[in-house]
Amino acid sequence: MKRPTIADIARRAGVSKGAVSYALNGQPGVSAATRQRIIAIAEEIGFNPNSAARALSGATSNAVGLTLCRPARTLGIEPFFMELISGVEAELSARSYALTLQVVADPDAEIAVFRRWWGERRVDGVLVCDLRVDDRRVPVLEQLQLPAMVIGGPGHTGALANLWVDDAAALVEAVEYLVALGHRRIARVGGLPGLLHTEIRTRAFTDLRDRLGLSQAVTVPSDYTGEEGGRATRRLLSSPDRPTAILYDNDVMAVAGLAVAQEMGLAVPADLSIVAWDDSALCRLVHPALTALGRDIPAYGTHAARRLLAVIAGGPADGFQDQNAHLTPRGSTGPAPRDS
Amino acid sequence: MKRPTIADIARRAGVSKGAVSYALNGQPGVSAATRQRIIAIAEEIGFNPNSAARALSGATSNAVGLTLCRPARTLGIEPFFMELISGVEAELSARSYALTLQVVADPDAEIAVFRRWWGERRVDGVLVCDLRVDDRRVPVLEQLQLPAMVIGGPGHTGALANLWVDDAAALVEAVEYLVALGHRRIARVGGLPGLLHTEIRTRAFTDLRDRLGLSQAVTVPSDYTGEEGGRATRRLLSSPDRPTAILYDNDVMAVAGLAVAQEMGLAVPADLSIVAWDDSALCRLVHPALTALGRDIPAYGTHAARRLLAVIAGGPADGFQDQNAHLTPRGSTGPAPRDS
DNA sequence: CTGAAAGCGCTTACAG
DNA sequence: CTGAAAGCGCTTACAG
Repeated sequence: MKRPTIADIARRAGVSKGAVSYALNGQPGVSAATRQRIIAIAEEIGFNPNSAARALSGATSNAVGLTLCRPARTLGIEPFFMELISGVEAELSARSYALTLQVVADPDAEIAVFRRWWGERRVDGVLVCDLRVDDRRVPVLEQLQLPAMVIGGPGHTGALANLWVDDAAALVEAVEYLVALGHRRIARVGGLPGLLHTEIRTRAFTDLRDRLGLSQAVTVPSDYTGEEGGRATRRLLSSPDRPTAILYDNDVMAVAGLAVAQEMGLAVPADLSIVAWDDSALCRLVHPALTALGRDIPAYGTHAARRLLAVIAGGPADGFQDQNAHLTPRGSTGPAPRDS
Repeated sequence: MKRPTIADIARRAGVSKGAVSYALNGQPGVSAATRQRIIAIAEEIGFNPNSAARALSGATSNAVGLTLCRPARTLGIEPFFMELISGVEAELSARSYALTLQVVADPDAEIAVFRRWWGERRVDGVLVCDLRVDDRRVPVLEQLQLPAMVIGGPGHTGALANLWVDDAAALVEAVEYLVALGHRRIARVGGLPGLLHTEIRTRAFTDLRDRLGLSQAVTVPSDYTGEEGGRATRRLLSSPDRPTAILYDNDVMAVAGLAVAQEMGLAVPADLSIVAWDDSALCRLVHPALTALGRDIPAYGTHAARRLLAVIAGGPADGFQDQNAHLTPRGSTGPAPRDS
């Protein structure tokens, strides 16, 4: 099939190509009647502007880039990213933007992708996930002046716009709930060290431990995978002073932790309480369902996309705080065991 | 920062823009020495060809489209798609192709996206997931002559290329294993009705029931979500002649089924054996780990992407059979209970 | 309000 | 082997 162009429309409407462009883009320069006629013809023949031609003259690609830096198997099981992408998509498609996705092996590859996208003019801006402490991607994006929206913070985002949530507050909410249930030996299985939000949570956990005098509150670093989360749990539960409650930095590790407790013959929540961070469907899939710190991740993605489009449109690169996570108690948490 | 163009390279090399293009694209028409010099300069200044300009003259966008037709929450928890995408990505990025992703609400929206992408020349080809019986997307893609690779089949793919696996054979492998363990009352919680592979599996299950004389082998239709999978399980296990083994059409429903069994006080596998289809990390996350019909989904995506690129390059739109799923026995299956 | 024309940065026949 | 030029399909100043 031959694709229609503005030349076809111009011929049928008896006007110039320029007039067609003005009419279709809502620019002044054509009369209302002419505009109407042109739009009608465009709809009738199913016209869609060639995105390459548009990008080449307008210098805007109408695409946004997102890089994911996780191995295939891990990406699949972690609901966070797909939920985020769904939300991002909702906003982008409503504004006729495309999402260009690239899975990369490491931060260096990610920087290379940013440079290539910039050079190719492939995308108008990028979303940056998994912000690290002193993230090396930040200065590169600043230097390229590629519009960017960092999903993470606060801090370490340089001059880039960002969207963040107060993880420290959420952590306090979860731990204080466990303390209220009588738990004193509370452990945390943390996410990947080096990620900013992991560090923020670890810091908040340590501060809280000191404030509440929970001498044994310890963070075991992990990597978000079920394997590592299970292993960390096994180690924790094998200690003579085993914790009566464990807080996990994601849902995947919490589910793996539940399986380890069952494997070791411990009842949840009678012997061990479990709290997951990220309240995906995964938490309601298991028995008992997991108490979780949750928030609306698709909405977070939508918000981030909207802000990125604003930056692309020339708006200021501000920082915004999104809604905090809140605790949803379910069957995996209960009073601390008597003899503990 | 100013983006370098072939004009910049041409000036520095003292040649024409055409020569630069030939040199960089490996076309004949420049001497080896000139080519070397041009490539060196391009690397030195970090040149990347403007993708829009390239697409506009070459009529190829170097992007491939993928649509996902599932709600945000469901997409997040189903590992299949992210694993597929990872595999697709591996092949595409190795060949400098971008992946354009769009989440859609229904098949009509999906068709509209295909038409728009075609009109915009946004993508050179598309990957088609979730093939249905008499899929309405197929004739549209045929008519548009948009290169496509259907992930599914066999059959119902018209003149489009496709990649498929023999789900009937995999189903037979799983059910015969359960029968060998002594199970006679075997149920299946099926995927979304209307999807071709669901129908193929249902047909194979019915045929096998007749062949083996398993009078009570019944398929309960479901929708791949944990909620529905759990509900179907609850109904099955509440019947007086409850099954001693259940086969689930995906991993998510199988995990939900395990939780329901635990909730109802049934031991797995002593009272109930469970088999999952799709062997993601999810199956090893729970206790007991789930026996599963698995195959390498990232490799499947890689294969599909490679085939699509071959079609885009002008190759024939053939059908290919990929490696079948095979059963990995784990703790969720065992001998049928004595009193059954 | 409208038309003719330049230009975005490439690719690719077409001459030399 | 190399250069000059047309063309891809838009957008956007610039004249009328």
